[in-house]
Amino acid sequence: MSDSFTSLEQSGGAGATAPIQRRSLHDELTDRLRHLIVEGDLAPGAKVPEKQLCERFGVSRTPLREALKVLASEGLVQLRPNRGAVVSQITLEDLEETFPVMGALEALSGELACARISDREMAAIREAHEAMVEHYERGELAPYFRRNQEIHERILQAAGNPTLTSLHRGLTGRVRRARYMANMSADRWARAVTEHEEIMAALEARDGPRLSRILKDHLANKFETVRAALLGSD
Amino acid sequence: MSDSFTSLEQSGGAGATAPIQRRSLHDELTDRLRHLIVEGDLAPGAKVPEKQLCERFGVSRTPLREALKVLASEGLVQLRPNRGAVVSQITLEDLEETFPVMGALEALSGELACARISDREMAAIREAHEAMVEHYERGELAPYFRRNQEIHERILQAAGNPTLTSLHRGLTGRVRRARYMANMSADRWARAVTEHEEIMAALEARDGPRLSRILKDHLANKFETVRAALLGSD
DNA sequence: ATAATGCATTATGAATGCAATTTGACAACA
DNA sequence: TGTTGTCAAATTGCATTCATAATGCATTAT
Repeated sequence: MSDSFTSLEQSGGAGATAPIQRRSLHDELTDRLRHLIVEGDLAPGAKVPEKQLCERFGVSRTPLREALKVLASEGLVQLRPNRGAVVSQITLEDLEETFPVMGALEALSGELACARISDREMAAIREAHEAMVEHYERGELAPYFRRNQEIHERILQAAGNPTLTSLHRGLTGRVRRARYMANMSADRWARAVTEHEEIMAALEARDGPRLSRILKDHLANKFETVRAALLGSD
Repeated sequence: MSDSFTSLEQSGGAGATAPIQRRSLHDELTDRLRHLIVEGDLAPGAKVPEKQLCERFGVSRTPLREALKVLASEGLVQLRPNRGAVVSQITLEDLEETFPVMGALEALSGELACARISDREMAAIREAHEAMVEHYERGELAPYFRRNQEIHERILQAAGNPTLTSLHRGLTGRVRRARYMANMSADRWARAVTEHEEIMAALEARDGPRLSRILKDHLANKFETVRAALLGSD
């Protein structure tokens, strides 16, 4: 029932014996709510009535409100004084300012990853890449997206910079719904796969600057895809 | 009495009429606590006893705890389950991972700023720059730092990307104390000023890529300064 | 004398209660 | 018919209370 694993591995290097720490309620709630929002189970723009959610999760308002404060600081909800919380609605302007930032972060991740990546990590990425290409060839969009995301997460991981990972994850959460609605055209999809081939090549060549550039451009293209989808559906 | 203005202008592009919203207690508290931590009034590593702070601010534990949750999500405090909160202690490793990220963000800010900066903003930055140089020539460290920070904030502002500004501000808060303790050597200081001359030149030439590179290097040098200070004082 | 155990005190996590604000409906009026 | 004013219901913000875990100290056993 615990599907709260958002990262690949979070091996904190804990000691030999299990630390046994039960998570506090507000922490658990924060993750659950974040999941609901990021996965789109709570519609953007929807009000978030405390009472209703309390009943849904079987907790009192206190931990729920604490969780909402945190989500607000992450930009996933907006807190209007005395008027409750609403799920943040992602606008085209939001995307326009978010993507360059993600691009910069991914570019940095590429640079760092090239410098520090291990053979193990490289192998895992190569594997994910090939699985992704297979999904592409079979036209399986959802699994393709999952692998795609896995690759970018693994590159982040390989960069070995938790701060970077954390910021990137936050931005990813904000735009994820928009990314799902991006029903790519055939040629955009092909282009994305080509870019991923280049990503692999640069990564395996440990060419940081080049990978950096590719990732930045890759993000820019992704943005164009999402923008087109947004404009088309509205 | 409201010294809660941390940004230069936060013109969110809100409508014509002021929204007039009284701030909620937890929001006010969050800012106050953040201020206490960022400015070093709460020592790094110190426990943050809820009761004591409640008395200090004259509020109950509920809004205070909500504020602590937010600060924890910003990385300023650490919440240990059932054991209270402690002010996050910045380590050399933290700095080592934070500075590259700040470098990437500042680099992006330079790129964007060159593309969008207005003459007014440019003039304000030029003014701040010259004031900063004067402080340098007089050996006035604190005012120099203030102007320095102002310049970087204004470049961020000119970039016109609130998401970028927000992320950068968060990181700045984490490392600010470390930056203050950086008692620069004379030659490092001179070098920093030289870099700022280059920053101005690139900015006034609207040379985004060049400004980007300079800002990134500038941050890297700043990190070296801070690292030296940390190693020296420990 | 030192270490371990049990109890009292304190602090934290979460739930409940109360005051204040907002929201929606409905009536009075222009 | 459209606008404004009033009031009740619902919702939110904060304080308070209750439950549970952690901490400090005295006692006891080794």
